[in-house]
Amino acid sequence: MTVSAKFNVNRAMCPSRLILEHVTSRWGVLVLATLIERPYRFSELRRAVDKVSEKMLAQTLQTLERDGFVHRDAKPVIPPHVEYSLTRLGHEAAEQVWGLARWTERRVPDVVKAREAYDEGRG
Amino acid sequence: MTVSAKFNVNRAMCPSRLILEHVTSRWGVLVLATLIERPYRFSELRRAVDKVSEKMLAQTLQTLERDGFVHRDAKPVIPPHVEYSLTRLGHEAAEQVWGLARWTERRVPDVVKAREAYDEGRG
DNA sequence: CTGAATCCTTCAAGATACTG
DNA sequence: CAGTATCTTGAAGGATTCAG
Repeated sequence: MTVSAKFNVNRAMCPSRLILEHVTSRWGVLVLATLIERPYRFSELRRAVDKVSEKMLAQTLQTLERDGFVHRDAKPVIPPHVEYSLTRLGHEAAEQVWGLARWTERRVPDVVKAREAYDEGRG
Repeated sequence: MTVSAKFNVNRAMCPSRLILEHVTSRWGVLVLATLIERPYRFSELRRAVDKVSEKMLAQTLQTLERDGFVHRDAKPVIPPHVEYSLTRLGHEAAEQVWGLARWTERRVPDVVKAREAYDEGRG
């Protein structure tokens, strides 16, 4: 599989938009948020991030690693031991999206009310 | 079409996650960013937001309106004249995502370098 | 002008099974 | 343990057409 296929750089899109998609993706947000706390191993992350599949976790981690947000430390032992941690850049990214996530959470009640009002006029 | 089908509230997902998807969606970001400046008419928005289809613009606007971020003012004239503007909540949302977008843009060079380094070790 | 309705293509998520 | 390979399907997005 080519790099461009693997990381979908084909879709014509400004670079920042692509980065934004990576850090705000379903699993990207959760992985970044989890790793703020401390480094995690692969299976640890699987358990920490509710119901993420192996495939999606691996994919998300690879994307974040390639973007320079996550550092992958594979210790040459048997059985394999791989630790994931945030880089400095990744920590910045995590704080940004986490800030947005917290704002969103604060505003959930407002949005819910708005939706009820909106749906009222439709049925 | 049911409301739940129209606004995909089916997928089990925490509410804040859904809101996050709306405001960070491909077109959501651009629409919010555009409306920060001033109110826009539908066709004006189409021209302002590069290459958005009618369908996606209408869909995005409806979602944002339902969430209480965008106000829709349809003037009862012929031909139709509809203006879209940000609510107070929408303005807050726009500032949040715009902040994230600007951070992302600032870090594009770092990410590009990280990607090059990453791809180097693969070929 | 501002949409709604329909069809169609593509693509990403998820499940499953397998490997070093 | 930490992934990869393959397959299937649902959903998102685009193009087009029609309507008030």
